[in-house]
Amino acid sequence: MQRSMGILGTRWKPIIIYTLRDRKARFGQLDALIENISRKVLTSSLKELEEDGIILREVFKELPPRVEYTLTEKGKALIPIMCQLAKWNEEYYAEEIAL
Amino acid sequence: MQRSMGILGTRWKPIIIYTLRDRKARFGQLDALIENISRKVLTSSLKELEEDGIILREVFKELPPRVEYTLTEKGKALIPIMCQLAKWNEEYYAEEIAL
DNA sequence: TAAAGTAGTTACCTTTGCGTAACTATCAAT
DNA sequence: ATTGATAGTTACGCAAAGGTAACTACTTTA
Repeated sequence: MQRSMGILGTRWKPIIIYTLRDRKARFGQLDALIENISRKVLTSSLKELEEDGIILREVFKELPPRVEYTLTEKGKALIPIMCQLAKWNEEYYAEEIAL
Repeated sequence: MQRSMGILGTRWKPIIIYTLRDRKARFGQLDALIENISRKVLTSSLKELEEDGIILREVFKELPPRVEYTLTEKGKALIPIMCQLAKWNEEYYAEEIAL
């Protein structure tokens, strides 16, 4: 568990993984899809997630350049977990505003 | 998802929740069960988790004083998620050391 | 030659997370 | 009066996480 949290225990990384659950995405797309994230944090988070074998970074030598990010198998294995987390939040947030 | 991560997106909070998955525990027990955590972080994490409605803090007016921490319903709903996370880690860590 | 698009990087700064060590409070038992 | 047990708190500081704004590099198109 401590190892998991060493990899995922930040505010943004799980959100990045969740965003990639059903699509590949380019840097600019991630920047647009994830509200409030800064390009700097996005850059460093993507780099670390790649180092940890969770996402794959593919560079296409085109013009203008294109870089696509996708989940690896290890990363895809996290999708159900992230979805449950999103569901958990919806459930209990709905409960709170109902009070 | 951003709200979830605002609550859980740290290195230690998920570990605390995971530790409480099958037992109530006292402050000193948590301190002993969770390796490497400092009392200070434990204190502040417990306080924040209580504010977010994930754990319950019960004070027993005994001598010496006793304080027990348990998961609320909202917190218990996270147990399967935490267990999956632990499982995810074991799976892929086993894979890595096999290489 | 200048704009426009993609994918970042860099510098600088603030906030948060986390650690260590020492200290507090309460009461009982010795 | 000192020790022991529980459950913290406080002071101090470092490092990591995160934010903003400006800048780079490359090449096509106008």
